Amino acid sequence: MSDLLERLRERGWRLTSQRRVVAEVLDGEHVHLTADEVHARAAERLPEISRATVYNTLGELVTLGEVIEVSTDGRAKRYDPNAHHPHQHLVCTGCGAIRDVHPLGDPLADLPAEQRFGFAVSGAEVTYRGLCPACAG
Amino acid sequence: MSDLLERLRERGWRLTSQRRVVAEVLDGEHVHLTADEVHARAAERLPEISRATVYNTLGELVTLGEVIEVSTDGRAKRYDPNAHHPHQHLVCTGCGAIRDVHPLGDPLADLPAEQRFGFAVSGAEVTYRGLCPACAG
DNA sequence: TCCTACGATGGACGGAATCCAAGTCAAGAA
DNA sequence: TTCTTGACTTGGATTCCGTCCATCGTAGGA
Repeated sequence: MSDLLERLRERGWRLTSQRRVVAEVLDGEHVHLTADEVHARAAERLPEISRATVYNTLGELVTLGEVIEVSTDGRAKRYDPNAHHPHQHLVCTGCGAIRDVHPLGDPLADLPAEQRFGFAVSGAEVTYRGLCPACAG
Repeated sequence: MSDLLERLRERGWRLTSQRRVVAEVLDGEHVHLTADEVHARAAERLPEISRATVYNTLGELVTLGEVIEVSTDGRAKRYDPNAHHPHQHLVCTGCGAIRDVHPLGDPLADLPAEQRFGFAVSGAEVTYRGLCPACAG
């Protein structure tokens, strides 16, 4: 966490209280929060923080590669602070719960050159779907 | 195509001109259209078709498994008529262009039991990302 | 041909995210 | 320490995407 703030300062970030609080919220809970949830938790510590600032800060963290944007359904994007540990996501088709998972192998290796159509392929995201134990009842 | 209309009729669909036009638009171009693009193309043939009807029909086609809903960015969902041929997607990080691709192997096989956390995993979607030849310039 | 339940309509509505002009403040300069 | 300035924040308006709903229309069976 202090690592994150350090890295941000090194990249020329102005360390405002708003940015600090957003970064702390993300670091505090390794879950997948929506922008509004981040805003709500941030507002507990800094009541007047605006939604626009939360969106701005999240966007900057994504650009810097410190946070990953996840959109597993058509609804609000979620923000995953676990950006430095490659992983994929397992999503419950019932309740929408998300778990980080670590599949074997590298999905990129499964895409042969003739299936790349000249693209400079740089990454792959895998979303596994299924019913979680709670929803399977 | 006529196959599709046949299948729909067999499932008790009332064959309205609106549904016919939407189905024909999807079948006509094997690209990944947004709902608004489907509406625009449908309106060329049936000017008074409403957006609500296009959304309804697309939703029904998805439920019936005739069309797949794809959301590769946080923007509008896209509709993929190629539902009967399993495939994944390759998305240009520059212009957003989408290609169907066929990777080797089965992503489900790469998720070991201890990484399933009790979920009844039923499927996996893979999104490859990279710059397309045009955007790479 | 007539009936009627299913489907279409379009305008209002809602959630998510972005935009913008005005105000504020972090942090380097003096 | 204070000053200065451009980067940052604010919140309300706006856009985009999609859904809802009351009303109207019509496909297709009787």
